[in-house]
Amino acid sequence: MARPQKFDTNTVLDQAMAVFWLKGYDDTSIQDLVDATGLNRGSLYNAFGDKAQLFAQVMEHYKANSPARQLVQAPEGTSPRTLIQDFLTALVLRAQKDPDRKGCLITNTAAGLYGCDEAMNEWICNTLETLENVLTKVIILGQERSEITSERDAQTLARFLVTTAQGINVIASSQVNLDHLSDVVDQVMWTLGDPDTITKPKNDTTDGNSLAFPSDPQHLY
Amino acid sequence: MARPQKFDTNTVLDQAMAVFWLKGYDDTSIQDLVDATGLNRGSLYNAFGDKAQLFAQVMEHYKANSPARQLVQAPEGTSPRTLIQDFLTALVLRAQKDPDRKGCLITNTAAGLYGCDEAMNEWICNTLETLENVLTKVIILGQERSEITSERDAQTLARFLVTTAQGINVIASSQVNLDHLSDVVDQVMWTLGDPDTITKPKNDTTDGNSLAFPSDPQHLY
DNA sequence: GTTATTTTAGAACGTACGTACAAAAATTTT
DNA sequence: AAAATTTTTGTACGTACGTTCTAAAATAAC
Repeated sequence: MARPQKFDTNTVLDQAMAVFWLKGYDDTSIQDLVDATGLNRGSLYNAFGDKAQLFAQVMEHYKANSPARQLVQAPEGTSPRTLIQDFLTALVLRAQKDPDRKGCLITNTAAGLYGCDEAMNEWICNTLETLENVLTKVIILGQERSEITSERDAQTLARFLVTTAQGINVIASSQVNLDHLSDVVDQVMWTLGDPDTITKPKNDTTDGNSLAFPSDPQHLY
Repeated sequence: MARPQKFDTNTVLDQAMAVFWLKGYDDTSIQDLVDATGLNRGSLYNAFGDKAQLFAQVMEHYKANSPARQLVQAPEGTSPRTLIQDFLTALVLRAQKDPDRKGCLITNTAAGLYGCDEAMNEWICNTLETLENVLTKVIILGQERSEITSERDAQTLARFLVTTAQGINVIASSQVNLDHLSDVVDQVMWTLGDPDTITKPKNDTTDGNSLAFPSDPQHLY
């Protein structure tokens, strides 16, 4: 009983995302979005609300297709250590393949957000915390399987990885030689422990698999 | 033979920096800068050029007073390991003390810069590369003094530290619980090696101090 | 004290932006 | 086929921005 939409919502979000990602929120005009999507101004406002609301939907769309997704959507038996390496490598490969050096839309927004939009800030915090929680679970599994060092607390390692990922994305946004990032991923994986030597110290005295990491890890500094 | 400036350039740059840092380049209007500095529009343009030129001078002013400065201005005998720890800790303390969660102006600009301003992009790359070079030197010194592990290439560790610092600044910009950042610094310092155990493997066969790190470090992954 | 020169002051300009509105087109249901 | 409803289309509006320009004020040199 009504005229149906001519456009596909996901396609339009993809097109809008491309613009926001390339130019940033402030430098993207409604006209840019009209040109990129092929929709009319009125159609855009009717379907997605104002600029901030559209951006929020674009962010959700971005997150749903971001490299972090593979952390939660990986097949059951995947090695935790490989999962982490693939995640970081995905960030680097994306950066190296992108001639526009757009970095990560979420990272860019987190760094460029200046307290004005409180709702978006909260969304970003939730996203970062979710990533931390997912990584914590993966690390605990990796520690149980002796793929990741148990000398360090899993949550500490997770926070470290979240921070490193943000740093990688910042470097990706700049024009610095991106070959550096492979070194960074190497270094981060090295930090998680040498898989060949992790097993040895764990099987000496007690059952290392029942408790993944010491309940009270000593901080060295 | 001419009327002298009524204002102090450094003070004005400080005031302009505060606005740019808080609101970001795009969201800062000339009127904001006029209000913050107390200068008239004409005086601003006369003294600093247009908005982009003023911002470039603000960035230089920021860099000259940034936490990274202590890396190059530290007294001669300072422990390299302490130098790095103090640098990272300074980023965290600044973040924890800042109710506005402004993060780092350079990081925010690097992440928010969208290819439009080529000169600024180049400036940021130079800044990041300089930081990497300084850190490399510090790390080499730390390796020579057995304060930092020699199992990893110094430049790799430097790139890793640069990336981590950027990540810390991104987290600082968000509203995430900043206690996490102390964990991250702990983890990063742990990555540089346990100072109590570094000395032992180095003094076994050859003179470990003449060559700081193996010329061809093996990558583990 | 006069002159030269620079800063200050405020207004004005042109542009670009986000948003709202009203008429036309289109399609499913009755 | 007609009616009802939503999308589409294009325009128009008000605002805010970066920049420029002209006149006035102020000070150092002569």
